[in-house]
Amino acid sequence: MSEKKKFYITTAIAYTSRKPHIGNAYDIVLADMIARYKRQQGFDVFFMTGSDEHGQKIEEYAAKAGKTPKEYVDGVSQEIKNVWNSLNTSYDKFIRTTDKDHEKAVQHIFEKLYNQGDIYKGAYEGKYCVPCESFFTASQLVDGKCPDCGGDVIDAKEEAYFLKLSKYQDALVKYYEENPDFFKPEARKNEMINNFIKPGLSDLCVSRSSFKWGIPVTFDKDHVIYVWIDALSNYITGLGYDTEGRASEKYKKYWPADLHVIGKDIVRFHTIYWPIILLALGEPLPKQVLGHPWVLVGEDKMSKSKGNVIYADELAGMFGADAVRYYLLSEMPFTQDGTITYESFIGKYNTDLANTLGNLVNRTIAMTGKYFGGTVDACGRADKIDEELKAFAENSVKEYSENMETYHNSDAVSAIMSLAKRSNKYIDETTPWLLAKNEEDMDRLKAVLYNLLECIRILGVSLNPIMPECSQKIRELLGTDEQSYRFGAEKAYTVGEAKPLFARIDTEKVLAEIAAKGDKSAIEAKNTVSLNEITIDDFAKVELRAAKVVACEPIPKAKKLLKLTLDDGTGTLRTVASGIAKFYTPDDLIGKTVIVVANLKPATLCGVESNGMILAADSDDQIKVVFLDGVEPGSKIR
RNA sequence: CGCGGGGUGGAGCAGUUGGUAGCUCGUCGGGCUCAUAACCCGAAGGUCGUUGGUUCAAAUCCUUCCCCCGCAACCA
Repeated sequence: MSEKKKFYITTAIAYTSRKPHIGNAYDIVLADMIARYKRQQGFDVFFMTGSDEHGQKIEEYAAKAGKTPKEYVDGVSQEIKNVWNSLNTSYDKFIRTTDKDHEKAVQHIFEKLYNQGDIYKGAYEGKYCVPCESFFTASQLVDGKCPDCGGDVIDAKEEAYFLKLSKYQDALVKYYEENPDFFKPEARKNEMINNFIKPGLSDLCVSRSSFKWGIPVTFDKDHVIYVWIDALSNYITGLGYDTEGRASEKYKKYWPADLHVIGKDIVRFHTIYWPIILLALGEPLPKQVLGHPWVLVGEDKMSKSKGNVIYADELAGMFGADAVRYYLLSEMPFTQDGTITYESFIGKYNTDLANTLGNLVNRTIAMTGKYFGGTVDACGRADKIDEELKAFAENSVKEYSENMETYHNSDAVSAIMSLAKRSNKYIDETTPWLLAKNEEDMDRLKAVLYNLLECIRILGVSLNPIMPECSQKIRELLGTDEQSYRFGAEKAYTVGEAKPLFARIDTEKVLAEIAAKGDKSAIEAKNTVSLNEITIDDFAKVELRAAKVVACEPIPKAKKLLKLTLDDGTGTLRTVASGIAKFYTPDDLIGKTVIVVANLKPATLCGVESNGMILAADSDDQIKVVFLDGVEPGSKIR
């Protein structure tokens, strides 16, 4: 009578700035696969996901949409839920950071940390570099000057609350050492240690006074709690954490998390800031953080302006939730980014799901119906070749399980799908249609079909975490609820009527339809006005002038910057830094005439003072500088 | 020299105690007909980014250089 072991798994909570795309969806699909697998293994699973709804960006998006922030996040949050649901994800709780109990708990956490001295009110005293807009600790200063630009640092007045990270640094490193499995994949560990731990952690700013849409600091009305404590805490507030030790039963049961599933871009927050917050609270740390790679569309990141965004719910609407899940889980590597295109999606669907798996099930069920009226049992005449199939099945399950345990989803999928391939081969080896011709071979034929049905049953059981609907359909077709992975566990079958699990897709036809739709949305995206309307007076504040590039050189240490020396007609040369080094060499620019924003406040970049900026068209992966022909330097542009 | 990851047949990937280079898709040829024009078999195709080295033996260890990608830093 042993109690079920618990397994608490979470996804990153999705930011409610806009509808999530297929890349965001990978996060929850992966977590859902693990959750379902763990349930199947007998764990008492609690699976939480949610949405992150505060911050300046939300404030801006809402304003643009003419809504209040709350109205805005209500809408997007619902959209997120819809997308998650369209993928058949089995989360137990969807937390929103605007939930009242979450907000309250976060305020208590903030207070507690403040009261015990881990959060303090700081001012950027004597350590603020104005041009760099950066805050530095005394140890970071070089000869008392800004380490970036070498300029003077001053006392700044802006105040904010800080979390003492340095205090817990040693404890954190110790935790890493004692828990070598904390990072998944392990390579992410070095990245964190080398980049952030080794140089020494500087205290983290955990409040903002520059915007309002956040959880207010209870004892200081000018400040709202910044994203770290707000968003990360969802993992415990969602369970019912309480700072006074009156935590819910659920919290006591499930915390610490067994696994945080997140994108690789936020590994840092989950492996440094989050553990430190917990250390400060005196709570146990999560056991493992899985930082998965990204889903790219072809070579590119998804972006609206490119019109290449793929949405999970649209895909699921066209091809079914299982197909989307299957694609992501079979195609995404463990550490490297994976890609998705409609072509590859449909290709994978047709070969793996329709041909290999679907057709195997279909032909086997059809034969069972045709030759035996749908009923066979394990008592047919065995043959040597059956042992091979059985061994193969057992080995597939073993490989599948090993990979599932370590979250190597794509390897797990291919391990189990190889059983479908092997089964198809077995049909050719045994030629059931020939056996059916001789009365004395019917006994052998029965064994063949039984063996195939066992393989299909095992496939169905194993595919449950990956394709729950398909798994269910297989179970129904076979008329069995047997959940064992063991070959031979089910003794007899009475199958249903053969019908395709996955209908083949007419690739060309569907691609043409998608292309037609895609063009339309790309056009819509391009026509979208994203900034607020301004008056001509606003525009008049910007002074644009033609300027000739007289010299140009790369800036050492800077990958993206070029230093341009411009003749803007004033008689004094002007220096401008521009982030175009990836697209232009100095020779491309010298002698050309460009447009410069002449009255922009100077800034220092990588030690170079930049007086203004030059105009260029920016289209995600391309930057084109605007050149003028035959215009006198100094000419005004309006 | 900021940190880290990667460069393997047309495409996408496996290949960490060094020992004949594998898988999926694609291509070409063949077989079969139970099945969703599905399934099965065979073949072609790689000097495993580059240079040098260690070794009886290197994709696998060390070294030179080149290229790509993340993170960080400054895309004014």
